[in-house]
Amino acid sequence: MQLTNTILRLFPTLNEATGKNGSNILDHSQQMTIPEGTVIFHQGDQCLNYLLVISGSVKVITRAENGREIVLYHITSGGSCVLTTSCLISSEDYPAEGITETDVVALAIPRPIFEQYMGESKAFRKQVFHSYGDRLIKLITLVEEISFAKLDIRLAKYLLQNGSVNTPIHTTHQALATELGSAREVISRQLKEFENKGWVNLKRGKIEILNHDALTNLLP
Amino acid sequence: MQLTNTILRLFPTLNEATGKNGSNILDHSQQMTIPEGTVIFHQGDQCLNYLLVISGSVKVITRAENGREIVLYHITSGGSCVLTTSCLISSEDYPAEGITETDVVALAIPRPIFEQYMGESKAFRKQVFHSYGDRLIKLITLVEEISFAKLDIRLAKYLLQNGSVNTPIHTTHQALATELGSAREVISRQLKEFENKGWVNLKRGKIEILNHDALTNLLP
DNA sequence: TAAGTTAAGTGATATAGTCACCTAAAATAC
DNA sequence: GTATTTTAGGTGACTATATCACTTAACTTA
Repeated sequence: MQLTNTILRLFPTLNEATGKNGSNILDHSQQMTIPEGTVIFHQGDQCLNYLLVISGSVKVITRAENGREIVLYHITSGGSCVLTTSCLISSEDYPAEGITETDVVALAIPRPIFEQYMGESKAFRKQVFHSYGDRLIKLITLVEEISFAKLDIRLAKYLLQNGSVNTPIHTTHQALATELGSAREVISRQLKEFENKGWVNLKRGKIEILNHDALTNLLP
Repeated sequence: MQLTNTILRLFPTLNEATGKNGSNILDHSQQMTIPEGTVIFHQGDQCLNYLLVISGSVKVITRAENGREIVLYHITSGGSCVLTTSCLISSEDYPAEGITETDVVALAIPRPIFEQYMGESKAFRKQVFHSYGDRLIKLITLVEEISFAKLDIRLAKYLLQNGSVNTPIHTTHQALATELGSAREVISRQLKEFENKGWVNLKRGKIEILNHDALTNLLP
């Protein structure tokens, strides 16, 4: 089956994720399609499945009382949601919220199956742990960036990672502020500065990169 | 043995952490004492053991190029070092550094034993996972605080958590800055403001809380 | 006691976040 | 199609935090 091949390409260890009776974990998990903009979990939720993202993207954010948000990380093709896993294990409440940024195809592994294979398959354990380590490192890197890096540099980095001279970025200043944990006004001013220097071109909902090198020179 | 009792009180699940042959994980792990100020791992290290802290405290920090530091979290009695675990599994480099803040007694579980019991003992898995979830939640909370909370509030919170009217806090402004991811001068000024309001009393290396209620009222 | 070291204080300046409000573009209602 | 509403973006004034360069004070050690 085509989908199974895709899954195995994304999660190669699942091929070896077989239990005592020789059955594969894929036989017990369910594929699902989630439309863009769906909140797949939020602060205070319980969770019933371990999710592997096959295609699309999920953003995990945390929110302050005053409404300000920051993106903790994105889960894209080949990633899994360790926050739900964390709750699968410790049954604690989520300190964050997950929202699909695009239509997402995911594989849902029910809690009992998850626990069974965690015991029976070394390959599956490896996959889950790797995922955890990944998130920890991403979060630590985020803490570093928020604490130490200047905003113009972080913004330039984002622009370079998400667009190029011929592929403009379709986003709003507010979304950028959330992505970088800043405020809209600050992003607007910084972008305006880039525009004044001739590095970008700003349209409503769109940012065109004009001078790739200048932005690159900003990075450390 | 007294120590084993202490360990089992701190890590109750280890009691059930028995392998296929009935032997307990404690039989294969080694107790060690680490003096204060020891760097137990740093950025770019490999790691060979899973560490459980029996007594004392380890701080995990990350450092910017310009030398500024921030404390990611502390590992105290009953905690374990998931960053080393993460490396045990994924063999990636540490994005952080661990330093003992006091003399530390720890239990070191060698990598092969760790992996063996992860497969064989559900209780041990649960313990390790709980530890992971804990750190993730701590890190997410840290991101929230750095991004959204004001410094006076974070400082007041720290003071209240680490001292009281009759138990002064022995620390430097620099250490506080690292703890809160800020700069020494900023902490000094904020503390001076608290002092001017009569809430604290500042001595070199010591902070006395004078007005517990006023500090508490600052918190949300 | 003198010299060295570490902790803390200070003023000037730069960067970032907040608040209140405004204008412009796009979407929708009529 | 025009009017209304919604959403994106702009702006000034102000506050909070960070940085830099330097000073002063307290403790430590020779």
